[in-house]
Amino acid sequence: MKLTEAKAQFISSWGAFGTNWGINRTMAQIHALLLISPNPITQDDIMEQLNISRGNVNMNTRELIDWGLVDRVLLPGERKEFFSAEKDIWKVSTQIIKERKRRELDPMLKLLAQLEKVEGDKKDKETKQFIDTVQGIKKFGSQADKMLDVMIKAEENWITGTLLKFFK
Amino acid sequence: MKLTEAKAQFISSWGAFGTNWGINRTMAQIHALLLISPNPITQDDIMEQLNISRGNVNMNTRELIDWGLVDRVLLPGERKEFFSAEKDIWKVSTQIIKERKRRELDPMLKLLAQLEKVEGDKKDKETKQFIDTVQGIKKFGSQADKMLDVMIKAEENWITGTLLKFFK
DNA sequence: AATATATTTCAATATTTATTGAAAATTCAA
DNA sequence: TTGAATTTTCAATAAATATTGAAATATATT
Repeated sequence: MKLTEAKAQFISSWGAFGTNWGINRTMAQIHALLLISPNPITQDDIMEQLNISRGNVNMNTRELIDWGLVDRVLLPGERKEFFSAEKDIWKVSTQIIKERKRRELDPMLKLLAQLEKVEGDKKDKETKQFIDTVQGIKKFGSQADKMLDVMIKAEENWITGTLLKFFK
Repeated sequence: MKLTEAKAQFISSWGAFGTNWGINRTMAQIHALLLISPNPITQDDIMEQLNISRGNVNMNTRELIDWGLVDRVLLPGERKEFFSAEKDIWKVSTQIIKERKRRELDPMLKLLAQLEKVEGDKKDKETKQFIDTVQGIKKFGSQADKMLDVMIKAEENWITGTLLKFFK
């Protein structure tokens, strides 16, 4: 396979993959493009390569910056802004975990803690099942939360170097 | 908080949560409703409780069954079908992991293995960055794959019982 | 300060995705 | 069988989400 074709394939698949995870197609594609670009590139480069509008590039690069996955780069002597993605996949992953934890898991656990305190008699079947479900999810969520904290702090080779060996 | 309000809150949040993960709102809400229902319930029950059409219930329950999260239940003497969700959150999670792995991670790894073999000289900066990126993701993906296999086979108390203690 | 260049915003529009509901198919009971 | 009850399908429609593009704003250059 030729490089041009492989690149197109990668960008397109990464975009499709992203949509399965609640990430908008274009944002994932821009990320993919930046991941395989050895040097920082401009808005216009992205517009041209992905055939999308300036506004779209602007919104989605901002979003990627918010997620801590992309940086604005100012090159000396250049008028335009450039964009560059973190290339280390381990760092990319821990960053995504960190953000999703903060944006979703933490608020969910807070809500479950509220719902757990629902009024009512545990002898009532409906009430019991509700409380059991909420507590079950909360317990699982807290455990996942702790595990993810460990992962975020861990070294790149944590999984292979330590975890998997431990389970051999 | 009253049970009725708490239930509504739970269903609605679970739906919103799902959309962040590429799961359609209604499917997540039906799942939530089934999780807190002590007994199996019918299409009509779901239609009524969530205020949605029969077709919608039908499609989304089928999807939940496909994911292995919900079962059709036939009650003796009853004409209608009933639905019931797996209540054990650990089982629910491992089932979701298993399915997403099969549907997304495995094909992605297969694709990356293809892209890795791209024609071209590694001395070319563009080619090198492409290969490095693809290999990086593939390596990370395979490790994640192995870790998830361990999780799927593990016991409910794996995280707290073993993993977290190990990292104390 | 005027001009050129670059970036951001956001209402309008297009696209994608979800939902409805009624017809068709299936299942069960008499 | 026949007919009633139930489930499924899917074209039409609605709702949600993403994208455009041009005007407004900001930034740099002369």
